[in-house]
Amino acid sequence: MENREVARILRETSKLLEIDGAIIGRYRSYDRAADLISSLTEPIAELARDLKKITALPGIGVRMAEHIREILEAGDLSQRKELLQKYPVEILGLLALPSLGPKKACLLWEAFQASTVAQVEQLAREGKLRDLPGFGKKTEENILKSIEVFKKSAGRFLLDFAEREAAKLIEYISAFDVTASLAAPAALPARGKLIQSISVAGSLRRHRETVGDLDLLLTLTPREAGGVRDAEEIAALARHILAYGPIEQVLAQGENKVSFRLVHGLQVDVRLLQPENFGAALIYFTGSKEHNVALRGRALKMGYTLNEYQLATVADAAPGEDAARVAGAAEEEVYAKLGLDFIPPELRENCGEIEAAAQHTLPHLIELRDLRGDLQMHTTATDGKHSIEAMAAAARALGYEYIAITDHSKALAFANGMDEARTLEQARNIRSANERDPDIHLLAGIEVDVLKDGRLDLPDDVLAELDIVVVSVHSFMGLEHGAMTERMLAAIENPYTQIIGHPTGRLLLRRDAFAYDMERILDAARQHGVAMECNAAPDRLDLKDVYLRMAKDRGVRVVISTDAHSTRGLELMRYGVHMARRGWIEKKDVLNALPLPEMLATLRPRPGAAVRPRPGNA
DNA sequence: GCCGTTTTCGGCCCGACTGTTTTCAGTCG
Repeated sequence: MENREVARILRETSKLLEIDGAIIGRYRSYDRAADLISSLTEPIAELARDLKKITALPGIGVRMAEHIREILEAGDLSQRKELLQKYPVEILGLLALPSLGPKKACLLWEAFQASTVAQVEQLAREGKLRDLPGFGKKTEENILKSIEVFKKSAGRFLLDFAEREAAKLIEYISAFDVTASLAAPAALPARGKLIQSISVAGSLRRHRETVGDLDLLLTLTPREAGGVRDAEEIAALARHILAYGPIEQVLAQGENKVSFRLVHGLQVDVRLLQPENFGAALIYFTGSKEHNVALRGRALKMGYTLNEYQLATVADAAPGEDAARVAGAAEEEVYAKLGLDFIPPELRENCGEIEAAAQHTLPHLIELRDLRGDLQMHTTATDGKHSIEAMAAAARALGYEYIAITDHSKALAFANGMDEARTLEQARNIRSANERDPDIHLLAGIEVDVLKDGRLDLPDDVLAELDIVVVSVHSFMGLEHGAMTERMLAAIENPYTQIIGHPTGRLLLRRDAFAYDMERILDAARQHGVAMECNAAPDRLDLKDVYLRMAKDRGVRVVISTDAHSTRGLELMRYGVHMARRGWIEKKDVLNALPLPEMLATLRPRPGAAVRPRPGNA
């Protein structure tokens, strides 16, 4: 079992214990164990074999070790199962609603046997919540509001989650062995693999920040030239797919398609295709719908018709006949026949990409390998899990030339934010680590909080001592539009501000972006030479695509950073790149695609902060 | 459930905010 899965079970147990009224430390120990396990780089299953090794981990005692072993052996924790006798599993979903925590969820269950969002919504609308102890009119309103947000995102899943689910499913389907699956293998002639290719389509291929369902396209190897597959073989494949363990419900099952819903709620459509139709089908199922409509319109104007099987001439009476067929096996071929350059999936939103492809002016999109550094991350100095040295080593392994260590400032008390003295001490620690590690350049930075009035959380003389200053909002997120705009403008105008971290504060599927005037903010950023971050954390992806494009159009520089809180977090950079690509961002737009000296020279110059040349390097 | 110059019990990252109260519980990050 993967570490992630073990951590999930521990985390759910913790939540259930909290709902059940367990004392603070008891459930927290499960949470701490979950945190620890998800940050481990080696499999917990290995460590758990040796009791000494596993109990040597901080926060894991003998009893927790037993729990972990139970999860690894039985796939679940008896304690969790017992709690689920008492509370329905849906109650965990209630906790996802902002303003609803374990205590209130428990109260809702005890008073009304309510455990689903729909039930709670009904009760709130009927005005039945306001009389519960600790609730009131305002709480009722807040719950309704957060349910609105929840509904908007219901049925959608984070990109990284969908990617992992797709990878697991593809691995499972690929393992299909047609010979072994059939009743009388001896009767079949020897053959190669049945499945030629499995491709991801849909919004996952377009790398949208959230994904509604999973579209997989399967092509089968031609049996012989012009030959058709046995129905029996196809049926065996369909049976194999539908035997996938995590399937909760089969929705549809036909000759060309099977649909099902996984236990997490993610719907999957798997389509079987003839290889000659693959390109047309990939375009069709990758979408977006708007892109497809525009493409089909263009095809019609050119005397073609485009569907999920082929691009064909309109004049032909019998669709599918060879004479009519113009293209269909490969996407490139279809686009070319339509007079278009190949359009990367990320751009297929009908936002000008078809026109650009016709004029050969598509952007040359940024790629992961273009990035030379990561400019936001945290360490054990505040709320990160690993040391400066560990983060540096992990970044070096990823091939980076430089990184900025940017821990929190004191306003973020819960994250152990640093005051003036600790900030300076941390900068010294970063610089001394830098001197010991000649293979990567460490920049002494900070992620300094923006206070309610737009001032920064640390004084100028401290910020002047640092190499790089990232500025972020973590509090008073509900300010109204005007006040938030002024606050952001004030932050940008501060001469020490160089990068705005996760600029809109959104948490995908959980919290909306701050309300402010993005155009004014971007104009100010441009004027003051402040760069905007595209935060690669899969639940942030902030700035989002349309704002990135707005930034680019205004000549505002972009930084793509992971905001990693562990060494593993550094590996999530690709999600930021996905979002940047959706925002038409090119290598030349991205600060951390520059070599160190150029990057430093392009950062906004700060008063009193001389660029510190690194001893013996750069 | 873990852990220890706070040490074998009694705390548990911690401060602010919100909405509920009339001094505080619950939630958040």
